[in-house]
Amino acid sequence: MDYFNVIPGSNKFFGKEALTYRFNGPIKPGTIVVIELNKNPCFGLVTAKTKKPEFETKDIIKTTNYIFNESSLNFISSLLDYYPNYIGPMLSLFLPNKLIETKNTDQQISARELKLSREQARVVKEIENSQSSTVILHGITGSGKTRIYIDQAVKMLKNNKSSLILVPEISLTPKMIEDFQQILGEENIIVYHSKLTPVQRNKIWSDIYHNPKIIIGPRSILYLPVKNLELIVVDEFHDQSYSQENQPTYNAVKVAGLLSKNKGAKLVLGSATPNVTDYYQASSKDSTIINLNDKAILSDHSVKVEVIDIKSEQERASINATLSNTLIQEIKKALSNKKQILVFINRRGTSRTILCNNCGWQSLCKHCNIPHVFHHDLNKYLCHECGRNQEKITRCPECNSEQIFYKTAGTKLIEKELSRLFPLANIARFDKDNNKADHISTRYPDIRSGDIDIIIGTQILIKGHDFPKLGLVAMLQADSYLQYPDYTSKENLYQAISQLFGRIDRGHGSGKFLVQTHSPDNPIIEQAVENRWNEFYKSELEVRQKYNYPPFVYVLKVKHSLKSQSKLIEYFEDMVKKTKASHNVLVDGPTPCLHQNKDGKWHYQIIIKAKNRSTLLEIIKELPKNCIYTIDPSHLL
DNA sequence: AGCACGCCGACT
DNA sequence: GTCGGCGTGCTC
Repeated sequence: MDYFNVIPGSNKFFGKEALTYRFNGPIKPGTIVVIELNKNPCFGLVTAKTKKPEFETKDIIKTTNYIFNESSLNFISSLLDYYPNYIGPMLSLFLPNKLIETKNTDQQISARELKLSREQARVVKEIENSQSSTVILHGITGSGKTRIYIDQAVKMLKNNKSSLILVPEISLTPKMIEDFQQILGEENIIVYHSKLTPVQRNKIWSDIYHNPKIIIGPRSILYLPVKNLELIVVDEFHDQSYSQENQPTYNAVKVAGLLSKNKGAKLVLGSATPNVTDYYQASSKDSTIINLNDKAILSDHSVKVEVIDIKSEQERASINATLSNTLIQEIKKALSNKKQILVFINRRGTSRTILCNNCGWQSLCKHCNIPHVFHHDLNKYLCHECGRNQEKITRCPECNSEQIFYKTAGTKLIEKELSRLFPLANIARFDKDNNKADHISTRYPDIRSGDIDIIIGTQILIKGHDFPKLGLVAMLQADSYLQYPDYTSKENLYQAISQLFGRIDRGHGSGKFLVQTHSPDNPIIEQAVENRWNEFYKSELEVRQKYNYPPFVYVLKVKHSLKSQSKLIEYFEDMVKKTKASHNVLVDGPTPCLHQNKDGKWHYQIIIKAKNRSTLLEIIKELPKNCIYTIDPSHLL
C-alpha cells in the first residue's frame, strides 16, 4: 500500500493541511482523485507521496485523468497567499462536482470577418503593442468595447489559445454570447455558470481541458482548467458582483490579475466607470490605459438631461413626494409618442419604513433586528436580510395606536402609483421579487419590442441591457446612494447614473433622462451624465487620501459575535491593543455591525488600515481563531 | 449540581 | 462554516 497527502476540495473541510489516504499504486502529485470526507464522496488534490501514518486511513476511491500542472498548483498557492483562507473551500472552486471524461477532438474554427471602426482598430493596435500585461479599456457604454474583446479572442483562438470573457452576472451572458456568435461558430464558444446542470458543467470541464476555447461566464470561469490560456477579459470590471462576499471571499478582478500573471496571459479590463481603487492601482503599476471616450463617438447623441429638485413645492405631486410633476408630465408625453419609459428606484418592496406615528415604534425583524419592508401585494412585512415575514398589523404593539405609517417608497409602490395614474399603460416591474415567468430574461423580448410601455426596476435593470424603444429614463431617489454610509457610496452613485444614462444613450434616437434628488447641486450627477469621469476621479482621490481610505490604505475587516456585549467589546479592545503594539496600523472601532443583534448575539467589528498589504497578512496570522475577517472588503459596513 | 456560554478541535 | 464535547464560572 502507498500513502498520499490529499487536500479535500470541499466547503466543509476546515483543516490547514492535507489529509492522508492510501492507494495501491503510484499517483502523480497534482492528480485529482475521489476520496471520502465525513462519509461523503468528494474530490481531492494529491500533493505528495507520504509514509504510513500512525492513525487509520481511508482509501482513495479512484483516480482521474485530470492533473493540475505545476503552474496551476502555483496559481492556487499564490491565491491562498493573496487571500489567506481555508484551503478546502478555496480548492473547491477549482474542482467539478462530477466528472465525465471526453476525448480530444479536432475542432474547426469558423470565424466571419470582423469589421472594426478606425477608433477600434487603433485600440487593438495599442493593446497588441502594449508592453504591460494589463490593459484598461476605459470606454463609455456603446463605445464598442465588445468588438475589441471579440477581435482579440478570435485571434487567440486561431492560434489555438483560449480566452476567458468575464461578465458580472449570469443574466449578462446571453448578450455577450449573441455578440460573439455574430462572428464565431457556436462550437468555439463555451458558456459556463453555476445554473447549468452538473452533466452540462462536466461536459464543458473535459471539453476545455482538451481544446482551446472562448469561455464566457461569471467569475467562476476563472477556476476552470483551461487549455493554453492567453487572454482574460473582465467586462464592466467595476461591477460589485465581482466581489464574492461570503467565504471564500475574493475579488474576481484581482484573481484575474493573479491568473494572468501565472499564465503569462494578457488581461483586458473594460469599464466606463472604473472603481477609483482599481484604476489608481493599475495606473501606478504602469498598466496600459486606453481611453475610448472620444467625443467623436458621442457627438450625435441627443439625450436631454434634467435634474429635478424634489424638495421644491411645485414638484411634490404624489404620495411620499416620490414622483415629481415634471416626471409625470414627461411620462404622459412619452406614452403619447409611443416611447418606452424606464423608472429606476434602488429599493424593493412597497415601503421601507414602517413606523408608529404616535410612539415612534418601528417594525423590525425579530431575527436580524433590521427594519421590515412592507409588500402591499402580499400584505406582509418582509425582512430583506433573512427573508422571514410577518403579517401586516393595524395597531402599534407598543402603544396600541392605529397610526401606522409607511415611508420611503420602493418599486412596488411606484408600480401601484403608475398603474393608477396610467391605467392603460403596460407596466412591468423587475427586481429580486420577480418569479421566473416574470424574470427579465423571460420578458426581454417584450421589453425590446416595446410591448411594455413602462419598465420599473432596481439594479437588475441597469446592467448592460439594450432597450431600443426607450425614450425616457428616470432615476428616483438618487440620494439613496449617498445615504448609504460607506466610503464607496459616491462612486456607486456615479456608476449607477452613468449606466442608467447608458441605457438611453445608445444611438436609438433622441431621449430624455431625469434625475430626481434632494440635492440637485451635487456635482456627481452632472459629472456622470456629462461623462467627466476624470474630474470625479480626482476629487474622489483627494477625499480618500484625506480620510485614509483605499487606495491609500489597505483594509482588513474583522468581525466577531458573543452573547455578552461587554465581553465582546473587551475582546476587541484587547485585539486592538495587541495589534497596535506590534504593527503600524490605524484601527477604527470596535463598532456594532450593521445587524448588531442577529441570532441573539452581539455582532461587532473593527477596521484595520495599513499602508502595506503585507502588514495585514501578518495580522491575519495572529488573529484569534473564532473571528471572521475580510481583506480588501468592497465596503466597510 | 445545573446551566449557559465560550472555546476548541473536528476531517485523514 | 458548523457541530458537539469540554471547561469555567455563575446561580441556586
